[in-house]
Amino acid sequence: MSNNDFLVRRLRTFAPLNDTDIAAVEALPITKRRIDARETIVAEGDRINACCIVYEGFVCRSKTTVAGKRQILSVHVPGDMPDFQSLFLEVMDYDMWALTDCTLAFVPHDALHRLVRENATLMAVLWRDTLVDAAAFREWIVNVGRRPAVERMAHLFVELKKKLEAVGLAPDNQFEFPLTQTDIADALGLTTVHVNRVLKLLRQEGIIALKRNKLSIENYPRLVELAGFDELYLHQSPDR
Amino acid sequence: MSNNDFLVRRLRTFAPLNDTDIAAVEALPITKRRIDARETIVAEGDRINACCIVYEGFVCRSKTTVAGKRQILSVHVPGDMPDFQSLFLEVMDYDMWALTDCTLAFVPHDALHRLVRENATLMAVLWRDTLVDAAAFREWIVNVGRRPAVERMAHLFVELKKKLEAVGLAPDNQFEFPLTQTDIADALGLTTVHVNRVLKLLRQEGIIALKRNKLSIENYPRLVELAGFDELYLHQSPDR
DNA sequence: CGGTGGTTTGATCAAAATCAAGTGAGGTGG
DNA sequence: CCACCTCACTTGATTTTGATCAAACCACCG
Repeated sequence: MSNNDFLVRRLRTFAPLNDTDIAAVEALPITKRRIDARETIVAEGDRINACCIVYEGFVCRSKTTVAGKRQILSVHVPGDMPDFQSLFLEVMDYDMWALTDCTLAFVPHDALHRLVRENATLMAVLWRDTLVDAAAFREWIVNVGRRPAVERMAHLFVELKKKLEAVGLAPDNQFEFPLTQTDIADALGLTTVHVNRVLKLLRQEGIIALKRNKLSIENYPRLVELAGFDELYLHQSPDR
Repeated sequence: MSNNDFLVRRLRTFAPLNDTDIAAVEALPITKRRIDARETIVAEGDRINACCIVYEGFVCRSKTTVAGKRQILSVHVPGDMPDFQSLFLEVMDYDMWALTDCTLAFVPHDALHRLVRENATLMAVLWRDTLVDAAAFREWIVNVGRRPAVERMAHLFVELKKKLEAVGLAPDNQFEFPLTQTDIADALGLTTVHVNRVLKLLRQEGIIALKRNKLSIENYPRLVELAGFDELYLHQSPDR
């Protein structure tokens, strides 16, 4: 019963791991650290020497334009490795910060470099993970570029629901939703005021309820329909 | 003087390759194929068994929403590997098609799988390439989500200029720009009509000229300033 | 109990979309 | 070689979506 159990579990959802693979993952030196809500974990321009895995809580990534406008790029749930690309990209091109109080597990780059050189299965699994990450960005572009505000928000809700579901954190249609309305705005490329109005509409239609960082989806089929959600891009099943 | 020279040159921009590495790349079995402008190379939902490298011409990737709206995700220039992620993602989650007549080099997945298992340097270089690809998506999200139309278009122009420059295809401030106004609209999340007006404005200000798929940047500093362009995300230098 | 974020609402404005109608250039077939 | 067809581009008029500005309100917290 290793400390790295949660990581093994996550990686297994992508591909079968044998005993050697599991042993290799369990041998990884990880350090857990508590992070406060809103704390910056890494900032654009940083050079870092460890990757993190979300163990508990929510994390997100964002960039800020020269004009000072923030855009959220992704929201991460336990099991995600939101800065794995730092393994081969020397400088961070975005900020990563905690949406809630959370626990992160840090794995030094050199240990990971060794791992992916020595174990082809884990190389493939981890590489794949970074590619799934990229697939999510593609859908995020579509969302922000081509869907009207209501649909856009619906899409965000469904995406998060699917991701949480996959790690057992949204068994019913209710889950923790740690974004403020300002955060939602920054994720969707809208203003806070407009987010507030769209939210009001979704509530009035009886599609969702959102209170105190708790989102309940009251009419899931309708929400999925609104979002025009196609889960292909999540690549959640190993053969997709 | 191998057929795969262009690929070696490209990969070298990321990291120094030794003779073994170069030999390994040169041994890759590649097949070149001509593709017509507007032809679909791979479609969403496809399962493919080879990656392609753009040898000549322009290629782009896009997705289409359930509502039928198209969003262009990236534009690719010679040297790019726009579907390298198919190596580990079984199903394509986007369409890839030719903007111009072009020549693509195809490399079978199994040869690449072998290569990245046997050669750690090339694994790192190729993995990195897929991560740079993801970094471009992040900036694309910011562009579509948080920049007004004029700035947004300026950013697209500068990005393409930088990418072409890097492969020696835009030595001065003039280069082939193969997107129609409808394509630009789909890249920027705007309508064709609005693109036309923004273009008019940029022309009137003497910042660019665009005629017959030929873009000339008349006032580069101004364009860069408008775009709020920060090239960090391109990760073009090996230590960034 | 006052301060501080986050949320809500109203009024107004602006950017971009939509609708509608040409123009213009290249390509093809009679 | 011209007529016409198609596709890209252009422009005007109007509407819509979402932004901006401004002011409360509310809940939690120290």
